[in-house]
Amino acid sequence: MRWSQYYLYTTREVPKDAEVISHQLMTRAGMIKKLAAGIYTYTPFGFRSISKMMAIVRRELDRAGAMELSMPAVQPAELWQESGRWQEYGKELLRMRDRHDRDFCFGPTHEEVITDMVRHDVRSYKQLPINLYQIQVKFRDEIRPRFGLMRGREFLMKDAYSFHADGASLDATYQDMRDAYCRIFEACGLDYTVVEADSGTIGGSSSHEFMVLAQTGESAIVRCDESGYAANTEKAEAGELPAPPPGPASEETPDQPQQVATPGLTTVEEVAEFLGVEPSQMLKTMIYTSEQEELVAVAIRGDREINEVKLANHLDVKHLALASEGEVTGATGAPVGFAGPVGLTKVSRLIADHSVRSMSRFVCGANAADAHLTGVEWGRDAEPTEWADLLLVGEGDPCPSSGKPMTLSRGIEVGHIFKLGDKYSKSMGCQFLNDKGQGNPMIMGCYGLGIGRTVAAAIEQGNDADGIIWPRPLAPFEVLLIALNPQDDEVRQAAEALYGELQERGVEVLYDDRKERPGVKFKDADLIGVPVRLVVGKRGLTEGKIEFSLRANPRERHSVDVADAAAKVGELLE
RNA sequence: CGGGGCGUGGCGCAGUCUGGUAGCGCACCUGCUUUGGGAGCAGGGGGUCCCCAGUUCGAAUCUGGGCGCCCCGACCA
Repeated sequence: MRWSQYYLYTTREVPKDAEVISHQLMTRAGMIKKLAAGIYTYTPFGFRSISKMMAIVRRELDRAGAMELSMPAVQPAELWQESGRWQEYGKELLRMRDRHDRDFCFGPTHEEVITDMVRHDVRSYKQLPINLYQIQVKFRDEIRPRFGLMRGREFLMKDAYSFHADGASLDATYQDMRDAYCRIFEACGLDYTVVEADSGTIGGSSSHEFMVLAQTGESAIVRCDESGYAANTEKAEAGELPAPPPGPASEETPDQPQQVATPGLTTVEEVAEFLGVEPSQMLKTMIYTSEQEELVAVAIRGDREINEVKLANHLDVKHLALASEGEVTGATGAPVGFAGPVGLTKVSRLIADHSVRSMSRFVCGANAADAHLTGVEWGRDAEPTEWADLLLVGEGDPCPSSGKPMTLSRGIEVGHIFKLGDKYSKSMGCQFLNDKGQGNPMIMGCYGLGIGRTVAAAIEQGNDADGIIWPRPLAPFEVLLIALNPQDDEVRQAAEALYGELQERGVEVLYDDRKERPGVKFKDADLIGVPVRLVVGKRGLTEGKIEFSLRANPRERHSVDVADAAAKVGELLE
C-alpha cells in the first residue's frame, strides 16, 4: 500500500475529549473517527487491526468447534418479552418502532434470537451439543460512553452460544471456550488474567472474565499469588477478617448498651473520632430499597463497604438503591446517619455481613436523632434476620483459599464467559427430547469477547511517548517502508524495488512514498507503530545500505545491504 | 437523572463581561528555498459564529427556548 494514495491521516494534536491513551493514539493515528457519543467509524487503517483481531478470533473458535453465523442486529420485542428482559434490561436497551408501530430493539446481545432459532431446529439430544458464534455490531445505550472504543455504545462483539443436553456437556464446552479465549489473548500478545465474575443481567451460575491488566481499566480485581485465586471485586470473597478489639466498656451499665449524644455526627469517621474508637469497632447500618418496594437494613463493619452486587444477588432483585431520606426517617425514626440494628422494627429484614459477626461492644446508630449506642452486643441487644457475605473486598484482605493478603488491581474486561443453565431455554421453551423421549430445556452457555475493546487494550499495554507499539498480530501492517527523499531518483528507485520485492514475498507493507520531510515521516512512523521500519535514504544508499529497526526498540538501528533487505525482513517476520 | 463546562473555517482555540463589517495556531492550495526527527519565506482559499425566536439602527456578543457535546457525580448512614 502506498501511503500517498492511502486513507490514513494523522494529527499532531490530541483531541480534547480523549482521556485514555488508547483513545488518544487511535484518534491521532487516524484509526477511528467519532460520529456521535460512543459511536465510531473505523477507517481503512483502523479496520485492518480490527480485521486481524476478528481473524484470530475466528481461527481459534473454529478450532474449538464453534460454527459462525450472523444474526439480525434489529430484533422484535416479542422475543425479549418472552425472556422477560424487555422489562428487566432498562434504558441500556435501545428500543424503536417500525412504521406499523411494532416494537423492536437494537440488539445489545443475542440470547433471545439464538434460542429462538435453536428451539425451532433442534429436537433431539442426538443433535447436541451445538456451539454457534457471530461477530456483530451491538448497541448498548450506556449512561456515559467514554474512553473511545473501550466503552462505546455501538461496538463490535464476538458472541457465542452453546446448547447442551446436560451440565457435563456444558462444562466441557465451557472449558474448551476458556482455552480458546486464552489462546486468542495470548495470540494478541496481551498480559491478561482470568477472574471469577458476577454473571449480572445475563443470568446464570458460573462465570469468568478475561481481564487485560491496565491501570486505566474500569474493573477492579483482586488476586492471590499464593493460591492463584482471582476475582472481580463485584464477586470476590475474602477469608475471615481478623476480629476488631471489643469497644470500650461502660462502667455504670456493663450489661446493656449506653446511648451517647453525637449531635450532627453522621459519618462513621466523625463518630469514631468523637468517641475515640476505631471505625472497625463501629457498625454501619444502611437502608436499601429495591423494585420489591420493601426496605431492608444492611449491617457492615464501619471501616468497610457494602458490595451492592452481592446484596442485589442475595435479595434476588435487579435494581437496588439507597433509601431516600424520608424512607430512612420512616424506618428508623431518625435522620440519615443514625440508623442501627437495636430496636429496628420497621424494616422487613436486617441482613448482617460476616464482618460484623465477631464484633463485641460495638458502636452503632441509636435510631434517634443525634445519638449513637456504645457497648452493643449481638444476641443480647439485637439479632440480624440473616447473615450474608456482602463485603466489598479490598487490598490486603485475606484470600478465601490461602488466607494470604490479596492484591487489588485494575483490568479491562475483554472477554466474559457464562454458564447460563436453563434461564433462556426454560422461559422460551427451547427443549429437546432425551433418550427416553422426555422433553427437557437445553442447558446453555454464552461467551462474549469485545473486538474493538481488545484492540484498544492492546494499545493501552503497548505504547510510549511517541505512539503505538503494536503487538505484531494486531498491527495494521507488518512493515513500514519509508522513502526518505522520494524526489531523489536513486532513493525512489531503490525504495520502489524493495516495495515490489516485499509484496512479492507476501509481506504486509505500507510504503511511505509521500512528499513529506523526513521529520514528519519519522514522527508518523512512531505514531502508527508498525512493528518493522525500513528506511531508504540518500545517506545510507551511497554505501548501498538500508536501515531497519523495530518499533518496540527504536534506538537500535541496523544497516543491511540493499540486496539483502527483503530477505532480512522475511527473517525478522519469521 | 443531578452538578459543572463547552458549541466560532477540517482540528485546537481567542473574541462574548463592556453589541459596531470575525481573528490566531495547526492543517489545506500555489511558488521559491529547505530535506535523517512534526522546516522557512511569500501569496491564497475556506466560517449559516449550534438552531429558533426576541431586544436593538446594528447581535458571535444581550434575553428566552431548544439541540448537541464534554467532565464530575449518581454510593458508604
